[in-house]
Amino acid sequence: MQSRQGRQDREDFSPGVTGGPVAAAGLDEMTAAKLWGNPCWLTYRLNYLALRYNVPLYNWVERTYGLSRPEYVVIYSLGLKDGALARDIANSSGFPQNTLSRAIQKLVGLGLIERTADDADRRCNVLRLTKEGRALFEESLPRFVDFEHMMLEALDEDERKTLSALMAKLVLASTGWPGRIGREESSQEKANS
Amino acid sequence: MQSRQGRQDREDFSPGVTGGPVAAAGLDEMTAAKLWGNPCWLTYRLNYLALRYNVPLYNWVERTYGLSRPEYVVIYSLGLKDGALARDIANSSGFPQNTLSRAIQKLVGLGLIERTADDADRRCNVLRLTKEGRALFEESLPRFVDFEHMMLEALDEDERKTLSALMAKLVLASTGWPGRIGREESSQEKANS
DNA sequence: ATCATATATTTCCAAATGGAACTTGTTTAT
DNA sequence: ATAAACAAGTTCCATTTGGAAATATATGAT
Repeated sequence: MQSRQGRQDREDFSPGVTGGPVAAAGLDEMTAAKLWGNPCWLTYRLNYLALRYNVPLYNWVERTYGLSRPEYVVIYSLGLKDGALARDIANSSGFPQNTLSRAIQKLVGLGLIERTADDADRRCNVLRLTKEGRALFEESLPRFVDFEHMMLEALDEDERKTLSALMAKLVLASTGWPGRIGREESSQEKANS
Repeated sequence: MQSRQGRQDREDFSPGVTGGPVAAAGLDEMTAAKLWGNPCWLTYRLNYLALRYNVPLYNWVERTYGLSRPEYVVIYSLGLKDGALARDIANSSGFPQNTLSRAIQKLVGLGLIERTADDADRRCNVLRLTKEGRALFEESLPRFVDFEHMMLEALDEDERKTLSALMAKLVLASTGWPGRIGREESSQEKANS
């Protein structure tokens, strides 16, 4: 019973996934190839799932509050940990400092956060949500939580615990991963416009 | 034995993760808050892990080949599934069509891919790697695979299978998730520039 | 004390980005 | 058969982005 349905003559790189989903319902062939025929199955699925979350939610934030993704990330970050520095938000979010600097300026102007110089170290600006900023955080948070709960509906409670634990293991190991890869030149020409 | 170490008076949102990693070695307080004190534990960990992979690798691609992320994504996509359309790459990668259109033009100019009109449907341009393009793909792929393997070193073989299966479940369920969230206005003012 | 080094943040600016309009070609409805 | 609707891809252009330099402050070495 050979399927012709786009199945590749390629080893299956997905450990623990039986053949079933290859002829995936609702997924185009290239997405299927990236999901099931990709030696980097983990990182593609990470990016894919992150995207399926980020796009609708940050789009909703933009339409609802007129805030860009980095701007909302500042709000969310302070919602979880108030009184932090721009640097902390940069490190934990991956947005560059200058992008966050602009976001912070705009949020201060909107009265959603306040920025006070730290007297102990005058380079540092301590950031806090204002009452309005916290109201926005608390109003918007349920959308994010609900969407995540919807994503997790596919798993039962045990599976959620297992997934949480496995991802936590990866995150804890991540402090040992390089933030940059060695800089030697390749045999290919460097091809710039 | 109460720790003062930045632990919040906040419920622990991470199912299946014991208290240990809260005082996480090598993670700053805000990252720890986002990882262990975040109601959206899944999606933050997805984004966090994706970032720890994307940043060093696409940075390496840029330095080594002078290709931007969307440009390399085209190469990688065709490496996995040759003879696809720009649309397929857009759908499977999340990059907008126009960004990919420019990337494709540059890659054609560099001789790394070729673009031929489909006679059956003349709107469509079938994309294929050239010999040089495939060489670049095959030379660069091991970097990506090696990095992913390094990420997975934290897990044993059973755990990898479990993680793969759980993420596959989420991906298969994702066809039912909305790509956009309802557009009603909020009680907050719309705060633009 | 002084100077080099490191850090937090901001500013500058060339380049990338992406929404929207446009072009070309195909499908569907009447 | 014709027109509306749809789809792939490109172009336009105002905005965003992020690397690098600049600024201000702090730390460490001599």
